[in-house]
Amino acid sequence: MDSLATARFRRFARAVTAEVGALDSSFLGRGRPLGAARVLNAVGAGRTEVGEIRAYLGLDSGLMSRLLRSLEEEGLVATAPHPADARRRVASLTEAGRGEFEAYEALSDARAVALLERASHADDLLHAMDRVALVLGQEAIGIVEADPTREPARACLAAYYAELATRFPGGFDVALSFDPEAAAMVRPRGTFLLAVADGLPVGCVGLKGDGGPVAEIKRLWVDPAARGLGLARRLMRAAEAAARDLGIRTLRLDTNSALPEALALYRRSGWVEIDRFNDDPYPDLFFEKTL
Amino acid sequence: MDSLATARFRRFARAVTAEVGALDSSFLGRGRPLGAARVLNAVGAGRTEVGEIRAYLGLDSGLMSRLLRSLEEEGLVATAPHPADARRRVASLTEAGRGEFEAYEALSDARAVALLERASHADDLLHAMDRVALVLGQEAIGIVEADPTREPARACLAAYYAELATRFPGGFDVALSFDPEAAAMVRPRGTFLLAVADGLPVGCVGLKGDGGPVAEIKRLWVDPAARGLGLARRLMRAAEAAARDLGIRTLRLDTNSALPEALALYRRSGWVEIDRFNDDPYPDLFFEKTL
DNA sequence: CGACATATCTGACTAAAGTCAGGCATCATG
DNA sequence: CATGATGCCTGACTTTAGTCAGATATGTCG
Repeated sequence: MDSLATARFRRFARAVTAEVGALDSSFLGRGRPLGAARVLNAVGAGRTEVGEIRAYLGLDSGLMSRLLRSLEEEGLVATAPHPADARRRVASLTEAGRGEFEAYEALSDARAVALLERASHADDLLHAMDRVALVLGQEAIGIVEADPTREPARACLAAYYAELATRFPGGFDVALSFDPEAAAMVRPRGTFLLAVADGLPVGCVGLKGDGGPVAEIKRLWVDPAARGLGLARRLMRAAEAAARDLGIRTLRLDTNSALPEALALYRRSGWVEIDRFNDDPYPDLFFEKTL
Repeated sequence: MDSLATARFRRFARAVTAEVGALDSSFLGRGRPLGAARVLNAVGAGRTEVGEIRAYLGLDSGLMSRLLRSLEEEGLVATAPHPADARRRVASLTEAGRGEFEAYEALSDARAVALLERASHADDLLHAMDRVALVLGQEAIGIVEADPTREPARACLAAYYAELATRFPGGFDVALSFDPEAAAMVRPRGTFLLAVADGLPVGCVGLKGDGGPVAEIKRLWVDPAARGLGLARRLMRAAEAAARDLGIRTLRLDTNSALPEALALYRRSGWVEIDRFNDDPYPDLFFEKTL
């Protein structure tokens, strides 16, 4: 680790500290101390259990309790015993609390918009920010099932098709490809998995089944900002686990030699090349794996 | 500005806030409150005037005064009236203060190293961090004269040669090129300019003269993380201003068609193509501009 | 049931940060 | 050289954050 790298990191930290600090101070404009605002926002973001919020914000239990009391006195949150364990308490926003929470959200959004508008190359900047956020928070990337016909998944699929269009020599048109019907990628026939980082999708994979013992892996894609973190491998492993769970014994997939990273991954993880098994015009390589 | 962009920005802010907070709390390990540590570090970083530090840290004048007093009582800083205006005061580190400052620097460096070591793709991450820092802090990029034979400039030149080696179809070897002697890029014959962001060089340009009315622009380079911010144009403008200052009337440069961004810049800013004026094997295009 | 663990709350405290009014020396200017 | 502005300082204060030692209620397990 050379001193240039630390100097570069510290330049980054300085540049970003100013922005982060500005966000904090914009939170003070609503007449309550930062601590209370942070608790309110944690509740609004869906952290309901008091202990969970305490751990997330790193607060002492006494302080936490007082902050909750002050929010209750303001009429912004209500607390109730946890239904399954009356020692614990759960907090929730009241009507007024939801309004305050949304005001804080609007402040955050406004800051984001202001910053991105003053930056000359916003999409490029965002890509760099994605990269930083994903590498720093890579342990926080989770894999969840999702409906392939609905929003977070559709954005991933659109990004996947767009990337194929740039990488295949002759472009790519979904309409010409064998687009699997959605039901084939929904339980019980198959599944569709999303990699999610802090609420935003960063990768996907589909498992397309027909109820029998053979299924196909489809639409494996990872956001460019999240590449190199082993996410494709995690998605594939999760898809294989789901396949086993559905009683599938053999997996197949088709791919294209224009996607060398994917090929390397398949070859590394136990897939063997087989003969063409469909008439889709795009793929030129076919693989199989026995579970 | 769509909501996806703000969500991505906010994911970035969350990921980075944790790191920044960790740095702050590591600063608490030296037995003095954060406020005092921040003042000490500001003085160590070269901000000597009390008012300047106050503005930089956003402190009330009373608070600032007290923090300075506490550092004086610890024997870490000394203050004296400003030589030109006895109302103002300047602070400086004592011997002990320099030691403490270096201890804080060591803490910062250690955090940087720890973070970069735990990141899987450190150089890629650093590039993204550079991009974020440079776009966010672009107004803070300054242009200064530098000795082309000494360190910050040499790093730029090395990066420039390395880039040419990857971009020229047949590679690039400085030894085969006409490497201008250093004295030709130092006043009074010429000059060498660096673009500096927060202490680190991010671009350069040389003005090579022989004392006569004709000089050459050489070694125009901008760090990839700083491209698109108009820095090349600023460097060229500064070099032209320096040339005028040195009594130069005509500027020339040689370049290569493998560098289309540079060509576009020259054509946009009043340069006209001329015939080959040297035997350097690398350039294939030649330009001139009358000042 | 008793013993112990867990989750939150309350009261009493300290430290740090921040605010405000006024004081004092110094400077610029007519 | 009087006048007002400037830069820093001091004293008196408030707010916020954070700590710690119990108190209270509930849960777990033998």
